[in-house]
Amino acid sequence: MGVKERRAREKELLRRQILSAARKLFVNEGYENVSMRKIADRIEYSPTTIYLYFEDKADLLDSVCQETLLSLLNTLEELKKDKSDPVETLKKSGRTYVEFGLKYPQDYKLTFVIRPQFQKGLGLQEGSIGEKVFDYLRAVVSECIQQKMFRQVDVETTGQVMWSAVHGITLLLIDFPDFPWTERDILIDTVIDTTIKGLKA
Amino acid sequence: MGVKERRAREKELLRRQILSAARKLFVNEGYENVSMRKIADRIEYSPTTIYLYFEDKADLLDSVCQETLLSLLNTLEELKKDKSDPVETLKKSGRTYVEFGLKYPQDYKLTFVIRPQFQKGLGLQEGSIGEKVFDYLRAVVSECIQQKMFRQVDVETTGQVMWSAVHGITLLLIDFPDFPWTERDILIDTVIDTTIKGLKA
DNA sequence: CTAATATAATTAACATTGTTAAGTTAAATG
DNA sequence: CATTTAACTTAACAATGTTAATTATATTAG
Repeated sequence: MGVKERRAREKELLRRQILSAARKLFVNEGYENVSMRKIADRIEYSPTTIYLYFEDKADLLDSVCQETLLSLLNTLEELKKDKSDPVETLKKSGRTYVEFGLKYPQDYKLTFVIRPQFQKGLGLQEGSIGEKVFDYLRAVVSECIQQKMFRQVDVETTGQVMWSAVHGITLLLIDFPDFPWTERDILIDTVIDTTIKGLKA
Repeated sequence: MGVKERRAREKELLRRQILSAARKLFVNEGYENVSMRKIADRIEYSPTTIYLYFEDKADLLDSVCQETLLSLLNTLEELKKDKSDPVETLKKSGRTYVEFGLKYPQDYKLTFVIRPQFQKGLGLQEGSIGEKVFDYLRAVVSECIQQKMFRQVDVETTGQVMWSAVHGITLLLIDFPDFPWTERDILIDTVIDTTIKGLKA
């Protein structure tokens, strides 16, 4: 009676195919420029089939983003394993965070800009990946303060300042790609280093 | 022969009507959820009339944002008149910038988040208001460096770091109003002070 | 093996979108 | 009054997200 299981497996497979095709298209052409029909073409199914697997286009983007955010969280968690210098960990985390945003701008904006707008009433969604990412940041910052590397101020405030910095530069670089920025890597480093210097004891 | 002038005045009037209706709708319902027909309904003209006054929907958004930027610029220019302490001016400018964003959150997002998404190639436009706003920031920062208050680094980079900080905190406060932030005014000040401290000599 | 049933996928259609081209009305000019 | 010019509208197009109705396919029951 493994027929149900096989069917479920097949469904899951097609679901992943859709997700994968959608991700590629969203990343390459931008969410607004991707139609359901275009995705359907890619996987060689009719457009309406997608609706058997996802609520609507927004839900599809949503699912794509969940996956990518999870990968960000995993990448960050890796960094925390090195417990030698928390300030260095924080720097690296900042860089990783910004680089992630630049690599998946759609995902980043959806999670940290677009969704909150339609998700009023909550901060970051309870138990969401986004919330976990901030939990991570809080932990690293807390370590910095405990080791007296940072001025003894509120942990929350310190974390929020750090978040502001990386959030700001990430969005600016995403949204104004043609602005005459300083060389990208230098700018990102300067933002992070300046903030950390300002936070130090 | 004041007929030409009257006609021009009438044209300008309708232009402003369109702009005003568009702003209200964009702010209340979001750019994507506003159709040209909806705007047309509001002003009681046919949809195509709008195209006699604006290139397309993006251009309309563009013009709405220009207005917002102009109002921000005017608010900022007031501050520069006090030439005693450039660092203090920079602090005040930062606060003013953030407060502006919080006072008109939808307009801010429209200008600094939504518009870039739909109007690629931004940030280079010669003589645009957006450029002038950054020119303002650049000037204040430059003054700080000249008076040896800031580390002698690139003026551009320094300005961009400052912009990142205020942009970041502004958007976070707008988008996550229910996040357990530190007391708002303290947080904003901390963000600005931390950044400036990090930039100091 | 066949008929009934459940599931998966498709076709056709709808309402709405931004935008263009052609047509119409009204006003200003000679 | 006739003609030109400007302002505005109507009609239409192609593309979009999405729904309802329909067909095909595979599983189960008798």
